[in-house]
Amino acid sequence: MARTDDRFRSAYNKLLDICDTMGVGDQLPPETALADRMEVSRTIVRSALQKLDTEELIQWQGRQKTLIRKPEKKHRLAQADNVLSTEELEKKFLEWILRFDVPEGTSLNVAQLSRQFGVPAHSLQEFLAGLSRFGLVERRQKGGWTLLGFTAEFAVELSEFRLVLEMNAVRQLLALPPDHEIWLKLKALKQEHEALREVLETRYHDFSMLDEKFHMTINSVVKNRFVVEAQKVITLIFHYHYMWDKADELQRNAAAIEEHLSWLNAMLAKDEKQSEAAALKHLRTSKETLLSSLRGHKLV
Amino acid sequence: MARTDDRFRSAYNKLLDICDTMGVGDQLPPETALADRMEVSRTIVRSALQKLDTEELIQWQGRQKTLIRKPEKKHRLAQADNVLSTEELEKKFLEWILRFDVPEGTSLNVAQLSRQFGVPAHSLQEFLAGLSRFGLVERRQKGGWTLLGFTAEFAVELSEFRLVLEMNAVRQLLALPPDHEIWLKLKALKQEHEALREVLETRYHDFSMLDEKFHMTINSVVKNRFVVEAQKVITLIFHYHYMWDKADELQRNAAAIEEHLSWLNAMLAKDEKQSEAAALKHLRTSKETLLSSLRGHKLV
DNA sequence: CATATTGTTTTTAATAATTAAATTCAAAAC
DNA sequence: GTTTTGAATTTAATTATTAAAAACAATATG
Repeated sequence: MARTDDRFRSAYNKLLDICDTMGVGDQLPPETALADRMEVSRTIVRSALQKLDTEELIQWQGRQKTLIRKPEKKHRLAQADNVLSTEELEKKFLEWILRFDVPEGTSLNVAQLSRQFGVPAHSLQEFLAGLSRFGLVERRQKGGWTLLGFTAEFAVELSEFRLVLEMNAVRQLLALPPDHEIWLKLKALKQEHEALREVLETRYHDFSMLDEKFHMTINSVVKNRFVVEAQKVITLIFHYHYMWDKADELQRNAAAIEEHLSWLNAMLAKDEKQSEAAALKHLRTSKETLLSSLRGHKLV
Repeated sequence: MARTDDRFRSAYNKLLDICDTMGVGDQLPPETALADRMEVSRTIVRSALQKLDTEELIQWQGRQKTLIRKPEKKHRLAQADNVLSTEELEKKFLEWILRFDVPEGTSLNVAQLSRQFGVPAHSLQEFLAGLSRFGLVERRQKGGWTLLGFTAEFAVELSEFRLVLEMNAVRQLLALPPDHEIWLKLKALKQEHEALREVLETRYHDFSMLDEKFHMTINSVVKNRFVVEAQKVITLIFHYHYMWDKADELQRNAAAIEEHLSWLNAMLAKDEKQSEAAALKHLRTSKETLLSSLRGHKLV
């Protein structure tokens, strides 16, 4: 079979659900209405109706689509277990690179990776093409792809890019009016940080989530598709690095909380100079952390 | 035929070139050496050698690969006219969008576009996957792609992103030591601008090139793969817009030259405040130009 | 005997072919 | 005249096929 009839199967099952809400003898809606409702083409609707007719669940003649009897469980078609979404693939891929320290220059094997991640080779191809726009992979002359790698250089550049974007976010944030929702969010963040600080000894694992929330809140004031896309990748990579670097986690997180709090206080006080200084300090610490985790990792 | 033997053909011709540099009776280098030299696999080298043997250009027996006679023009294999590179495809694609004002939400037809641009559907697929990372296109549920479009919103966001990146470049540039090559480049740029100003009435078309050179020089101080990638797209889009927007070109370019010159002078004087102010002023003018050209275009 | 080189097999990737699904166009029913 | 259906055409996801790469084994050479 050339392409899967997955779409047909899910549509057919949806159609059974629709029949289920109707009474015996009722008329099914027109094909176009069904197509709209189920978000598929009329072609699928028609083949599904055909099958309903064959199964003698409806009687179909021209515009008459009469429900003869209610569908039962046995009528449902088996669905292929849904494949990974792009986001899930992205996560799996980065996790793999970071967990196994896949070195720079490794040639990426689409056939093997698609088996490994359980996605069609086609999807992987597309995914890698996307990553190449971020300079993480590169097309090889002889076909296939090369991992340009998560080197120290990459980390530095990523951190610096993050710094540029986030400093810009801070400047934009401080220009927002006092009744903007951001100020309430910042206050709430401050409280969350203080709360976590109290119980950090036992719950220091929770910081990773809070860290992400913190940075995402600040960045949320920038409404720009390029910035948003770039930040997605930045967040992912920082996130996964924190996951693998468990050394001195308590101490690191304690320091980070203090840095976040100074930053938050400066912004709440609308002190531009101090906000920028606090931001700079924290972002530089993050960069160092990322770099050292990379070094530690490479030595294992 | 499943895949083209283009690689074989070009390798075979290269091998003819190599034979041409040798004398009759000489020995060809080992397969591995040839593969390295021609940047193909040994498989291709061997099939090429096979053909040379069949054509009675060499006598091949184990390690003996003796040149019997010099290859002639008739021996060369016809090459498929080379397809577009990614950069060329990118240019063609943007040109198409801007020239025909392809509206937001247009569904992009890979089959048709691949015919239109003369590239394999495969390449186009990959290209679109890359663009989706910049939020220019999006995958549709029912398959295929949607153009998210070159709307005013897009232009604003692109301009603002450009502003963020270029202001950062200015700050980094000003921190460079006096013996850095950038200062000489800036001086040269200043002269070029002054020269063009003198003859602008007749040569105002030349400004587009100079503009690109100017921005690229400033951005060149930022060594960051993310910034570089982002800037590629920015440059392309600004470039193509200038191409189509011919209204008031002389006047616009005259104004832009003055803005560039104030900016250059401020940087050469290493005046941080004034450099940033001049940069801001010019980048905002650019944004307005882009926006108004978009409006003018849409009204046609 | 160690290494360089070749011969052979296996695996991978690019493209054509195939089939599901979407879209378009024409005809029929209301 | 509009809505709905029927049929034909086009498109896109996936498989199959072939070119090329890579891996492995065998052999020749110094």
